Order: sequence, then C-alpha cells, then structure tokens
Amino acid sequence: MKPTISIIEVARLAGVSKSTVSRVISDRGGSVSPKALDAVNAAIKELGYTRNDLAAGFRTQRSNLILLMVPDIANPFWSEMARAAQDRLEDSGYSVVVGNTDWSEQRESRYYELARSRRFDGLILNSVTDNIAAISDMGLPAVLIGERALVQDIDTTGTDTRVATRTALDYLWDTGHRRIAIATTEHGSERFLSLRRKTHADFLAERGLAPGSGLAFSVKLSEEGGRDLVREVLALPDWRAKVDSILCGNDLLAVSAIAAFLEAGVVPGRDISIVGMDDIPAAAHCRPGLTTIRKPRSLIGTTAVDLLLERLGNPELPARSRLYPGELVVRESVADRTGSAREAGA
Amino acid sequence: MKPTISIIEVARLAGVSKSTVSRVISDRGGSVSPKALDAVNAAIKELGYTRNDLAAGFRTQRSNLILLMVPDIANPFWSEMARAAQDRLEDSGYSVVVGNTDWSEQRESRYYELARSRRFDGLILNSVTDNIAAISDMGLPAVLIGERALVQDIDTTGTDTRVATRTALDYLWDTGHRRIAIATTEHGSERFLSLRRKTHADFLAERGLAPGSGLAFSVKLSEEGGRDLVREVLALPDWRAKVDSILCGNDLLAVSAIAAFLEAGVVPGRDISIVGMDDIPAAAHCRPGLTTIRKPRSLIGTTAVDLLLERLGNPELPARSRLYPGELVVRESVADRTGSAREAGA
DNA sequence: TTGAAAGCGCTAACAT
DNA sequence: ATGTTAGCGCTTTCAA
Repeated sequence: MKPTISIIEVARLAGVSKSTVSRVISDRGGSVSPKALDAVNAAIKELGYTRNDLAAGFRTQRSNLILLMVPDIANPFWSEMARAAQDRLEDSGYSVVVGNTDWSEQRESRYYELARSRRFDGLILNSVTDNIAAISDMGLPAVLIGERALVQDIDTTGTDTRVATRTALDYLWDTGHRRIAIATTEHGSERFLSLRRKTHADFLAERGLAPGSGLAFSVKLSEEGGRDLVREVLALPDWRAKVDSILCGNDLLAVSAIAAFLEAGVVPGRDISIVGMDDIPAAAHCRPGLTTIRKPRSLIGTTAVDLLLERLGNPELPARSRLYPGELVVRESVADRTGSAREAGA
Repeated sequence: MKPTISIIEVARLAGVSKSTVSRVISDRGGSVSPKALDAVNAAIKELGYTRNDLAAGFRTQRSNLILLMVPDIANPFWSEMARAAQDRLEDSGYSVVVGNTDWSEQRESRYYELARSRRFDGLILNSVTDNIAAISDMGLPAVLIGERALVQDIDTTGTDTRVATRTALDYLWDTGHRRIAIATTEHGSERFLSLRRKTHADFLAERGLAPGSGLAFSVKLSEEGGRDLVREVLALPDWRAKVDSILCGNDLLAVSAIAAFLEAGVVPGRDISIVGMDDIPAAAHCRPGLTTIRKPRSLIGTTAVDLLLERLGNPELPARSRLYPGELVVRESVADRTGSAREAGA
C-alpha cells in the first residue's frame, strides 16, 4: 500500500512545522498567518492528505461520534426516533452511527463492549436487558430511551409507560370491556414486565375485576408475535368468555394480530377489540384502522439528544427523566360494548 | 472525573511490565506464564480496567469495526440485508455499525468523510450519489451494494438490474400488456437512471413499440412516491389509453400505488397492472397481492461481507462483481390481458 | 505567529 | 517468558 501521509509530510512540503499544520487542520482556531495557511492548504491538496481522526481522537480523548443503540431499526418507531436524533446531533457537529441489537442480549453485550472502547463520546440506547449496571459501567455519557424500570442513575426519556397503559386501559373500560387482556414480551427482563403488567394488575384490582379476567399473554413484539398471540387466544376453550379485548405491547404486534384475527374470521372492532401502542404508519393503513397510543417519537429522539448534550457539557449533572404521556388515537379496532357490558361480564 | 487508568497502573499493581499486560489484553496470544496471567487479571479486575481500543487501534491501524451505509434502514430490504451482513461480520470478529443516509446526498457526504477518518476497517454501502470517485478516495476497502451504473473499480454485489427489469417487462408483455410504464427515481444520478430506463427503452424498441407507449414516471421510492405516481397517472387525459401497466422501482412505491389506485376506484390487477421490485413483507400482505421481483436480500448481505473479507485479506485483488438475477413472484396485481391485447393497443 | 518537545495508551521488535 | 524501548499521528503547553 502507499505509505500513509501524515502532517509531517504536509509540514515539510509547506515549509512549516507540524504544529502549524495541526493548527490548520484542527478547527480549534489557533492563530496562523494567511501565508502559512495557504501554503499548508496547498500542500494538503497536493498530497491528498486527510487527517487521521483516530490519532486525533486518541490525543484529545474525543471522537465526535455518538452511538445510537436500538432494538429494531426496521420498526418505524425506532427509525423515526433515530432520524430525529441524528438530525439534532449532526447540527451539533457530531456524527451518528447506529447499532441494531435485534432484541438479542448477546448482540447488546457486544455493543456494550464496543461502547466501552472509547470510540464514542456518548450513547443513546434502548436496553433490552435492562442491565443498568452495565450501562453505568461503560463510563461514557448515556441516555436511556424507554422507561423500562425505575431508573435512578441514568438520564431517561420516552413514554411514561404507566400513564400510557392506563390511558389505553381506561379507554377499553369506558367502551364497556371487562375481559381486558394484555400482550407483551419478556425477553429476559423481569423488571420490564412488571411495569406494564403491574399497571394492568393494579387496574384490574382497582376496578374490582378478578385477576383471572385479565389474561396476560407473552409474545414477541413483532409480526410473528401477532400470529402467535391470535393462535393462543383462539386455542383457549370458550375464548370469547375470557377475553373481549387485548392491549398489545406495540403496533407491529397489534397490526399483525388484526390480520391474523381477520383470517380466522374474527373481526377486530366487532368480535374483539385491539389497542396498540406507538402509532406506526401501518396503524392508520390497516383495516380496520388500529386504535392506539401515539408516542411522540421525534420528540423523544430530540429530547434524548438534549439530555446527552447537556450531560456532555456537564458530566456532574444529576440524572434526569423526561417522560411523555402518549396520546390516544381512536380508529376502528375497538368495539363499543357499552350496551352489553353486563352480559359480557357474566 | 476519575483519572483514566492504563496498562501502566495495571502493570504496577500486578508487578509486571506493561508489555506483559499488553500480551494479556491483546488476543494476539503472546506467551505469558499462568502466574503472570493471574496477577494481571486480578489487577485488571481490581482496578476496573478496560482497554482503550482507540489507542490500540491507533497503534495497530485496525479498528475491527465495519461501517454499513444504507439509504433507508426502515425499508425491509435494507434492514434484512443489514441483519445478514451483521451476522456474518460478527462471526468473523468484527463489530458493525450502521449509517443511515436517508437518501440525502448531504448526509451521505458526511458519512464519506467519517469513513475517511480511519475509524473503520471497511465499508459496505449503497451509494445514493453514485459518486464512485468519492468511494475510491476514501482509502478503505469498500463493497458496493446495488448495481447502479457499471462500476469497474469497486467490488459490487446486488441484483442484476437489467436482468431483473427484463424479467418483469417480459412478464408484462407475456400477459398481454402493450402500454408498459416505468416508475423510478432520479435523486441526482443520471447513470442510475440509465440502467433501468435504458433497459426499458431497449425493450420497447425490441418489441417494436413506439417510445411513447412506454411512459417513464419519476417519483420517490417511498409511500409518498406511490401517491404521487397515481396522481400523475390519473391526471393524464385518457390515461387508460396510455398506460395499462407500471413497473415500479421498488415495492414500497408499488404497494403504496396499489392503495392509492384502489382509493381512486381503479382496481390493480384488473384496471391496471402493477409490478414491484424487492418482495418486502407488505407485498404479500397487501390486497391485491403484489406481483414483484424478489431480491435475495440475505444472500446479498452475506455476499457483500464475503467480498469485503476477501479484500481485507488481500487488498490487491481485482474488483469483482457478484450479481443475482432476482426471481419473479406472481401474485394478483397483474391482469391477464392476453385476450384483449389488440384492442388495448388500438 | 510559530517551532520544539512532550506525551496520549498501546503494540511490537528486540533483547535477555 | 518477560522487560526495554521506540514509536503510531496528532495536539498542546511552553518559549521564542
């Protein structure tokens, strides 16, 4: 290969010292005479020199690179969040690169390791494993997206899971549902479960419903999960007596469940009610349209960046949490059972 | 902040030289006595040391990091390709990070710049700008995905655009279509256009069709583009006499066009024929199902990795090209006009 | 405004 | 098997 050319070669050609070259190429704006500037720039051009950011970063301990770590970049929720975050970050002079964990703990660990390598100035992530200790141990500013558990020590933004879950549950209650099931995922984290499920259980208790009247299904938050969910529901003996509605952990799951129910001859919005969470584009396009809780994904992305930037500016800041409630979007996937609540509950 | 701890501190605590520590932490397997090994590991643990990969990479000129640069990670084609590539790469000991250019030339330039920074060992990318010179200039092994133009100097994999386009065109011809339009995008690259459009034009000429019988629409390869396309078609005076079928540049566009046609009361598969390209999941789920050309996305991802790994092993290799033909998947979006070809052409 | 020199944390000859 | 030493390319005091 061609010998790598460094500021030394540039300096030599320009007839200046390498310090001067450094002053030119680093934007830190040390004072350089116009004459020297021209000479250096000419030399850079002639040699086709590009600065070795690795070496520079090594020296300055800064990379200007931010890692965005998400569980499923193909999901519109994450891709849109990422887009918003990326825009904001690039405006602030950072480059952004994303790590897709694919809901895999193993892959997530790899990224944790990567993040410890000092190659990034900061990290915005959604943790699958909810391994808070691992995050703190990485030794770089991190912002957590998505409130999984109550996290005290790390900056957090996202939807307020309990509020959002309550909103959906209340809506189902108000439309006359009394057999409200929940479909969510486990992937390893007990504490994650507890937040959604606990809200569900609390709700049941509060409304004086027997725990058995609120089934909890555990499936993947994916299209595949939707099909699994429907299979499980329909396999229940006399399922109509056990579930009149399902709150799904996300829209991907809900939309897929709607399709699967339809195929089985069960019409969502009439025979069963489905509520999703996220409000991805497909929620509006599918038939019947999915009633769901909209998350402010761009806002969450920019909020994450703000939190990160603030911490980068002042590492001693106490951990902050900026959660958003989410907004109910009514479409056609929930039936009006206000007339028949009594018999459904019998 | 706490003082960063380096191998020097570890060496001191373990009572060995820093070389020994280096031998332990770098997997290069220099020989270390079991005793020293234990001492070093104990010291590492006690101090909570983690290796500064930035410094190591600086020294070795290797990062073990690969950048995957794609135009739209939310598109299943790219996300699945990325997943396959990531799997293969991680098996080979590399970490993978993705850059989303969002079809933006500006963002693409940023990533080109980032790629020159020596922070990555290699690059797998789809170029929006088709700026081959920029890619060569980056000075790191790169594999191009998606044959845009005829590229000579860079390893390439993807679908053979001409073959795939011909397959679709032939199918439309065989089903009796004689007003075959094409809908594709421009985003800056003339040479990109030429490959699909040229195939289209060649086809028209070969079949003895007047150039005017094969309209070319230029729209975004997105949901938005689908709506735009339909608007443009329906705005044509007596459009049914001008287009009986449309070959869409990708499935996202095609699926969206199907929905938009349907809304306008035009039934795809009956009133107009649509063929897509990619075979994303939505192609199977939408009604009517989309007839499309399936691209082997996982295979493309792993092929890209193979090409890259081979080049990493031997930089002097001549540029190679591994293109796949794509496979026609027949669903319901193409009408059978074999009985009425004559009158449609009149 | 500029140059000389030190050093970031690590690896890689080369000795021993 | 282990220690010594010399940098990798850059930034950054410190003098001049």
